[in-house]
Amino acid sequence: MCKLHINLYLYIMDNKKQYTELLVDPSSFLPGVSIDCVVIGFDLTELNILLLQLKKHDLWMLPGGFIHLNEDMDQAATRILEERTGIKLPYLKQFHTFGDVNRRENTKFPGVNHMLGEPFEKMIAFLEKRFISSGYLSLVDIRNCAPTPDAMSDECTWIPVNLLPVLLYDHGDIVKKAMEQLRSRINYMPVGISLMPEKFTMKEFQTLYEKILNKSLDRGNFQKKMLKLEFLVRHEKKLSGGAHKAPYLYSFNKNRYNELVEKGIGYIN
Amino acid sequence: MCKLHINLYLYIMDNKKQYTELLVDPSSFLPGVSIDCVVIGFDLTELNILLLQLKKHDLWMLPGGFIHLNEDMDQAATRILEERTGIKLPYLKQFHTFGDVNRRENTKFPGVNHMLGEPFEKMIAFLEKRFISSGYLSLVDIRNCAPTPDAMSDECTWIPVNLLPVLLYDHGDIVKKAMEQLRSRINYMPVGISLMPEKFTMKEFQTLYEKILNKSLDRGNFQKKMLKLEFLVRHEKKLSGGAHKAPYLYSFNKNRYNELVEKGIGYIN
DNA sequence: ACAAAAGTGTTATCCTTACACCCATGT
DNA sequence: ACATGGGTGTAAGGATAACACTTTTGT
Repeated sequence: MCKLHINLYLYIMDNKKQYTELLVDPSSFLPGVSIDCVVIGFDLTELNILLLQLKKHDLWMLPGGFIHLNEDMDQAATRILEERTGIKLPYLKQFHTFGDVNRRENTKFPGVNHMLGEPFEKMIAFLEKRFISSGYLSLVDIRNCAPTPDAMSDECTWIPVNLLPVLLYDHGDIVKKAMEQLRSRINYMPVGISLMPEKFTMKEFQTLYEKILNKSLDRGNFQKKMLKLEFLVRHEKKLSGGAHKAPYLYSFNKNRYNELVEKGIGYIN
Repeated sequence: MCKLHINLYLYIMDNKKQYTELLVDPSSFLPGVSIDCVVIGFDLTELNILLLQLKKHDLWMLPGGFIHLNEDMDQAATRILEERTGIKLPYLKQFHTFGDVNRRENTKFPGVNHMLGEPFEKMIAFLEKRFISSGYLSLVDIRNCAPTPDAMSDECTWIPVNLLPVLLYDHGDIVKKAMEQLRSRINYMPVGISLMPEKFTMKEFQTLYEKILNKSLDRGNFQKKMLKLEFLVRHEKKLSGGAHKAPYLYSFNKNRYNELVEKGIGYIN
């Protein structure tokens, strides 16, 4: 069964962290429903996912939370994400709801049997019940992001997708499904505008696609295809990148780009 | 607010229908979570959706239900669908979870203020709470299907998608989202095997695609494309279809078809 | 001058599209 | 025989994939 609350308690007591957030009356939340966010960022080299860590137990999890009774589910996801990243209105879409009975038992907590103090009782009763969880996929510019741990964790950091640790519960499955979604719907998601910095080279843009699709693409064909779509604005050259021809910098024509994404920007092959 | 229970009560009392199902102890269900199924069938002419009707109020709704505490969400959807159609293991996939606060207020019930009898109290308390609902899309062979009304409704019938009545709550939105999903992911869904009868003509198969994509396709090109994929088995000709050349009948090579669907059968343009 | 990587060009091949043509069938 | 719709063919245009060529940079 769920031993999250036990670790919470131990953690809080050990670290004397403010824990008022955890004393929130859970009756203001929809019972049995949570939200987990797969937040993806790109550092021009690798795709990264935002994870929370309970250091004491070397336990990693996705940022998530609950839905207030007077709050739409999408609003809740936006709120939760803003709390963890400081970013308002990023690309954020629900991609799947996870409802297996045993979804919390894939990865067990390093359980310590301890009874909890009285002030937590309501929260415990709330957390102990079966939960289904809606997964939300978000694409954010890693450079605009201020990762902030929540009341339950002491780290909030970017981890490369190919170096993911074992995650809490079924969070590994949730990430996997999110990545599949990203791959198969890349043409219909604003991956460029959401994940790239203001200005970038064509190489960097191509690397983004290669990391998402998990295969290498032909340099010349990628360049020609993207340029022909006419959503890129060419700027001055970027000098001193090495002993070779300097690449141009590009930015997005946002109107044109968003139009195209609606219809699907072709780069699945 | 939700007045479903009131209508239920009136309906049951009026019709003296068996209502033991409604006295089920709702504490065996996950609270606040429901399932709604968009079941699609094809009669070789039109796409149809399976709907339930409360005749007395001329009120239509999607088949749906709740999730038992010891049941995976996908299992629940399968069970619910089997109860309404008699079909086991059809194509059935969750496509979106609807979680707006006001999702039940789009279409109001024709509300009658009435107090309910004691035996229903628990069910009422259960139903009155806010619900989120997971939408499942199912593709079934309309000829293998035995539509069966549930305890709350007195009709369960196929309605053509282009003649849908106003639906309960946000069920209209749910259908819309399902149809969008069907259209945009047609290449990755086994629409052929799931929706066509054992044997069919190329014209009928093309009509299926035209109804899903909502546009007409070139006859010759459709035929060549599908034949080149080599998942169709050609049989004897179908005679006496009219004063013209008799069309061949086809069936699916199921292994080959399912392989291709995994990778995506191309017919989005 | 040279290596390295960027930008562009070339070619063969395939796919798509729009139509045309001939064929089989029941009246 | 003939109208009707089925099966197949064709040709233009576009997209894709693989690779070659040229240009620009810092050392």
